[in-house]
Amino acid sequence: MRVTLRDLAKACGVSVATVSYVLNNSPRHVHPRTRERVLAAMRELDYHPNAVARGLCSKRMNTLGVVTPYWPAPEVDLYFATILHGIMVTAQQNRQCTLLFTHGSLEAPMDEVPIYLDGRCDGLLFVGGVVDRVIETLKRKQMPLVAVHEPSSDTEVSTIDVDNVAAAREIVEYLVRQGHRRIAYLSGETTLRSSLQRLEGYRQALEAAGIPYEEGLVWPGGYNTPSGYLRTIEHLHKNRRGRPTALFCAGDGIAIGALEALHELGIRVPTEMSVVGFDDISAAASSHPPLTTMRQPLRDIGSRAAELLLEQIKASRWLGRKEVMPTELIVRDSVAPPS
Amino acid sequence: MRVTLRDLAKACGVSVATVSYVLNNSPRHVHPRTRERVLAAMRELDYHPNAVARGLCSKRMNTLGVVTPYWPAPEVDLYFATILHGIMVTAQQNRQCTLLFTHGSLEAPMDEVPIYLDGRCDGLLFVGGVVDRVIETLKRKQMPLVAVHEPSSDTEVSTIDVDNVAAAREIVEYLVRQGHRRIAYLSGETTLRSSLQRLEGYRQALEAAGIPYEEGLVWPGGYNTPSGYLRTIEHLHKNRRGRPTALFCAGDGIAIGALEALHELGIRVPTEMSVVGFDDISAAASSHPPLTTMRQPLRDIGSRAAELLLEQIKASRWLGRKEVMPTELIVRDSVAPPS
DNA sequence: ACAAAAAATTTAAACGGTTAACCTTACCGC
DNA sequence: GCGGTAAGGTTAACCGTTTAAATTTTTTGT
Repeated sequence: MRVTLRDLAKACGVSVATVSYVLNNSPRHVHPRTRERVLAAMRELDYHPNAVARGLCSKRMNTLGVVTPYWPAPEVDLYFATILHGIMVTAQQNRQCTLLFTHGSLEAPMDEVPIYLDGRCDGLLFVGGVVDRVIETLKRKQMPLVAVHEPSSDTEVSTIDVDNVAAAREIVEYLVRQGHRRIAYLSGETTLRSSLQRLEGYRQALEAAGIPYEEGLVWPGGYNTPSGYLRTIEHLHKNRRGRPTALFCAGDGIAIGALEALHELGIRVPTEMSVVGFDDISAAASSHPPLTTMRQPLRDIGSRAAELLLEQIKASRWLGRKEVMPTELIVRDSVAPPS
Repeated sequence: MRVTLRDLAKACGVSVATVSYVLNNSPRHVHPRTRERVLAAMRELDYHPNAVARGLCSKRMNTLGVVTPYWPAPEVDLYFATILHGIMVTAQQNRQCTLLFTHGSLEAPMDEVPIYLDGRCDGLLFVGGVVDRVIETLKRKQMPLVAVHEPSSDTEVSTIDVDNVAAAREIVEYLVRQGHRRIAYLSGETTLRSSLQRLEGYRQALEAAGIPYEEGLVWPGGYNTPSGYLRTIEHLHKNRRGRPTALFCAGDGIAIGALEALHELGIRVPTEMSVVGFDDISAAASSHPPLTTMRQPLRDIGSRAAELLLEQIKASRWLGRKEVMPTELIVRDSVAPPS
């Protein structure tokens, strides 16, 4: 049925070891004549080495696991898809496979530790929403991992992220410079630290500008378009009094929902209401109007995360790298001075 | 270091076989007392069974491979993401892992057969762009596979698709009923059969309506937003004479690019130009104006594809299922009678 | 021509599980 | 007392590779 090393060995009249050495281009000396014979037999018999058996011996499957709670919720998929793109490009360059795990929800616990430790991947990339308890378990086994976009207080955990506080401060300062003083914050899930850190940046910017922080201008919710839509409707359709002049959305998905809602409410953007997002997913450029947002280099973040992981796999221990990627304010047409 | 069955066996004073039977809840009789002792030891020693070793014995890795040329090009990712969602949900329900392969381009050949046959996955889902030569190779090994959205003439290959000809005919007939007689077709990659089949439907509809087919109204290109944008600019910015009154785009990505171009050219949709897409990716509902399109049940297609694959894996042979999923015309605001 | 060194190849023990086949006991009916 | 059967457990081969160590063959130096 399946062609194995043994079959090849028999066909060539050599031992399996020799075939294996040829297969791996091992530094061991194999006579060129023998090598040729073996290679010919491989072609002849249409041999495909078994990665599972190899993995068992070498304890390397050349596979990176990607774990995310989001996927594949269409609301946020451009965010995740872009990161995954970066991951996969780097993975493939390094001849690694990519194994995808998801929980379909930001709420669901990522408790399926067994599968993370069953040897099928050499390391894990957590994209958002890592649970500390899981980290703890994986640490005990020194399972290589990198937490993307979810900072960990543990100094031994490798993480990659942007400076959310500074970036949020910067974008809110930009709004303030445009003359806004009543700015609402549409948060992401409060279980995610990114959302809290962006809130912190928002507060810092307000404080620096001498604008009092108002509880009522923080609209909690999730990082998705429907949530942005609903929150905007809810807070704006009633009274006009106390209405903000600008919306700072914790993610572009939220902002896109907000834009839809504003359109429906007949509130014009940016003349009557300014809107800013965060991430610069590809949909942000083609929204109406095009969205001013804080760009994260999502693709690079994915690539770099994969590199960090590979580094740890090679070192076979946790290295506790803390990588901070740059952000960039992308000015489009969704912000104007308040009327 | 790593806890193995042997360690457990030693700890409990039983043989590895017994431990294995307990682990697998085997029908073999194991004394409840022994079972308890073993289970306790598993917890105690924090044992995690090694999936790779298991895979080697059982020749089942409980892993589905997803192969796609697209991924993760942001232009088309909503299409692929949605299918992948369907796949993953079904995979996880059946306790299967999902392994992702990509080639990043519709042009690149999917020649890496070795990796498909190295035992790390039990079956393959090809999403778009299967190369016949690859199929041929995989057939020889009876590697279970399902081709999504890429019909194969081989009756033994399982495929899942929509009736592209009928669906294209339907949407073009709809345009004709609105009064359009000059309808351009913005194709997808001509290497993809879906694009050719949609062209066929377009021709049939024209013929049925007694409208002559014009070579010059078929604008070739790829299934992505930039391509839709560029083609629209190119064909419309020059002369107004001979201009179509409606654009039939082979995919929503193309249509979204066309909408952007029309906006830039100052051509109003739908009053001056009607636009229809195909697929109904989630972005289609929030384009400006919202896009009239032919919905494919992408999520269901993914789910069903996974089911077909699992069925074949169980049967351990090719079943040659040909599944056709329904389409549905979604009328939004991008079509109006020609002025 | 012969020992020593270098090259080519083989042997055999892993890697961490599964599972068919076999071995003990213990219990049952007659 | 004896054959039969079922429960509980063990032995050992096997899955398809890798790789250190041993062995054989060839080459080289003198």
